Amino acid sequence: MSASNPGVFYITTPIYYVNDRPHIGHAYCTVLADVLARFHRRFGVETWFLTGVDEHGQKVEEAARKRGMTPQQHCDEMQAHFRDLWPTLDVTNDDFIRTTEPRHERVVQEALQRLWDRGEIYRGEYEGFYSPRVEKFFTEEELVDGKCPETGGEVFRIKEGNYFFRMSKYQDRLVRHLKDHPDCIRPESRRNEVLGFLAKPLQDLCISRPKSRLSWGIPLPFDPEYVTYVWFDALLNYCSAIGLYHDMDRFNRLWPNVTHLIGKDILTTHSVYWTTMLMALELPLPRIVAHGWWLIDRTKMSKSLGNVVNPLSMKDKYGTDALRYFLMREMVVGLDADFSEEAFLKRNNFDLANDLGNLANRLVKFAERSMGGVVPPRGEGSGTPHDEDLRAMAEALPGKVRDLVGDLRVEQAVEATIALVRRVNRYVAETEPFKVVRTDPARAGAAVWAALEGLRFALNCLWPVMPAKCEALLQAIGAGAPVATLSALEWGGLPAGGRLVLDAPPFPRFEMPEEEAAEAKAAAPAAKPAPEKPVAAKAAAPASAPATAGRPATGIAFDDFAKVDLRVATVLQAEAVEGSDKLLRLQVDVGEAEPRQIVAGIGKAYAPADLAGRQVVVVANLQPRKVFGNLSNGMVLAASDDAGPAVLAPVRPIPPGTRVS
RNA sequence: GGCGAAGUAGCUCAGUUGGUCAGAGCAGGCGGCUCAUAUCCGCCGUGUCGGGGGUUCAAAUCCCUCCUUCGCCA
Repeated sequence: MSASNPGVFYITTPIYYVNDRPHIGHAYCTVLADVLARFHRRFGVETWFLTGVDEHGQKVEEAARKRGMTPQQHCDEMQAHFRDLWPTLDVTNDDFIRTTEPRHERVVQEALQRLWDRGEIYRGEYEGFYSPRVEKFFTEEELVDGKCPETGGEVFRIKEGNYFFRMSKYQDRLVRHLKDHPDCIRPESRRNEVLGFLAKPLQDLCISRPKSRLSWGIPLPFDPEYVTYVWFDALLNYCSAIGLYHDMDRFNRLWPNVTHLIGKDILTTHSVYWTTMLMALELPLPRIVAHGWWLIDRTKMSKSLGNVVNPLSMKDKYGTDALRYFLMREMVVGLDADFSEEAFLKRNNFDLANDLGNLANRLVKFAERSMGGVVPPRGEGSGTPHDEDLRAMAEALPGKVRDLVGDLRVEQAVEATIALVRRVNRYVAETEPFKVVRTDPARAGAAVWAALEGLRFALNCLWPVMPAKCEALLQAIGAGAPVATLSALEWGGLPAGGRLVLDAPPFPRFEMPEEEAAEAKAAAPAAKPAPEKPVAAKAAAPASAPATAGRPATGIAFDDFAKVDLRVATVLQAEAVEGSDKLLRLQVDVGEAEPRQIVAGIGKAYAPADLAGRQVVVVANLQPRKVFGNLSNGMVLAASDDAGPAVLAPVRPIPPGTRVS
C-alpha cells in the first residue's frame, strides 16, 4: 500500500449502464471528469482518466433476449453509444473499460476468491420477496399491497442459498473513516447523508445471484452455480482497469490518488458498499465527489419522463465547446442546476460572444488595420497606469485557477478567467489604442500587445474547458499552441511579429428561440377541468360574462395562451388503469419519435376499445406526473356535462403532432 | 414518519473555517467610446441574507424553533 501523492491524479466516472442512452447527465459527469483531467495535466500532475460501461445484470439479459441477441452482442452494440460519444465532446479519457472484458472479470474473480478465502464472504440462506424488475429483494414489511414497493410489480417469495459479504463488520470503521476524513465525500452535505444512513445497523451484503435466475454475470470462482451481484462486479472496474493483481506497480501509483466522480443517486453504493469492500480487500479508500442533477424546467431529467435534453443535439446546434463551457460554468459541483436552452444561449452570447469572442475579434481587426496584421512589440507600455493592474491580474490567474480547480470550484475558476477577459476589455477602453495610434503608434502597439498577452493568459486557463476554441484562438492571436503547463505562463511570453488571423468572429451570437405562432389568431378559451379553488377572480366575475364554464372574466394575454402547447394526437392504444374505474392509460402518437403515455380520466364514458385510432387534442407541454402509479405525460382535453366527459377531436383527420391554435 | 438539502437584489445564483460578506451575472435606467459580433467601458440597488428566538464584542455564516420547497430513506 502506498500513500497518496499530490503529483498523481486518477479520476473516474461511473461506468454507465449499457442499456441507457447517453443523456445530459452522463455528458456532464464525463465532461467534468475530462475538464479536471485536462486541468491536472496542465498543472504538471500525472493524470489517468477512466470511464466505461457496466454490462452485466438482468436488464441487459432481458433486453438482449427481446432483441433476439446474445447479451454480449447486445452489449457490443450498445456500448458504442457511449464510446463514440466521448470523442465528439472532446473527452480525453485514457481508458474505457467494459465489465465484460477479461481483464475485468478475472480481477473480480480474484477479489472474490481472496475474500472467500479469508472468510469475508460466507454462504447463507436468503429468504425474501424478489422483484425481477428492480433485481432486488424486499422483506414482507416492505411490500406495498403485496407488490414491489418501487414499481408496484409482481414479487416472488424466494428462499435460496446465497453468498454474503460481511459488510456489517466494517460499520464502525467506516463511520470513523468518514469522521476522520472530512474530504472523503464531497460535498460535505453528502457525507452527512451517509453518516445518517450509517446511524442504523448495516446489513451484510448479498453478493450472489443463482444462475437459475440470472446467468449474465461473472461466475463466483468458488461456486459456479452463482454469478456475482452487479454492484460488486461493477465497482471493481475502478481497480481492474489500472492493474489490480496484475500490474501492481501501476496500480499502487494510481490508486491511492483516486477521485470517483458520481451522481448523487449512487452515493450509498460508493460510500458504503464500495468503501467497505475496499476495507476488506485491504486497499486504500477513495475520495468520492457526488455531483448534482441537471433539472429541466425544474423537474428531474430522466428517461421515463421523456424530457431528456440530448447533448448531441445541443452540441450539433451550438458546438461542443459552447456546451462544455455552459456545463462547467453553470453548475456548482455538488448542487443541482437548471438546464434550459435560454440559459445556455445567455452564457454563450454574454460570456463567449460578447466578452471573449468580441475581444479577440476587435484586437485582431484593429491590428490588421493599424499594425500590419502582426503582434506588435511589447515596447514601453501603454503610458497609462493600467498596465501594472492588468499584468497583476493576469499573473495571479493561473494560481487562482489551480486553487479553485483543486477544490472542485470549477465554475469559479471559469468565472475568474472570464473576469480577466472583462479586465482586458476594460484595459482596451482605458488605453484607447485605436485613438492613440494616430499620434503614438508605439504606445498603441504596446497596449495591443498587453491586451493580447492578457487574452493569452485567459485562453490558456480556459483551455481545459474549451480546448478546440482556445487552441484556435491562441493561434489566431499569434500565440501558438497552449502552454504545456500553467506554471509556464509568464508575462512577456507573447512574441512580437506573430500573424493575427481571424476569419470570422469565433463565437457567433445566437438568437433566443422566439415564442412561435405569435400571429396565430385569437383562440377559443380552453376549458379547464378547474380543480383549483376559487381564485380571487371570483369578485371580478359577476354579471358581465354569461356564466360559460371556465371562461375567464378578464381575459388572458395571447402570450399566456401560447404557453399551452396543444397538439393533435392519435390514440394508439388504451387500457384501463387497474384500481380505478375512471382512469385510462393511453399511448398516443403526438408526432414524436416515441409514443407518449397519458393517463386520462375518461374511463366512465369511453371503453378502451372505442378509443384506439381516434384523434384527440392534448396539452403536450404539461409537466409529467404520476397518476395512480402511472406516468402521465400530457393531458387529454375533454368537456364534461352530466353525461360525463366528451373528448375534443378535430372534425377531419389531421397529422398527429399538428399544433392547435 | 426518519434523515438531508435549499430558501440571499426583479431574474439566475456566488458567498471555505463567524469579523471590508452584503456580492456577481442578467434584466432595467443614465452616460461614454466607436477598434469590435447593435459589441465594449463607466455610473445607479436602504435587499428585514425565509420568520422568530439564542450564543458572541461581532452571524447570511454557529445553536434552537417555526414556515415553505425539494430530495433520500423507511
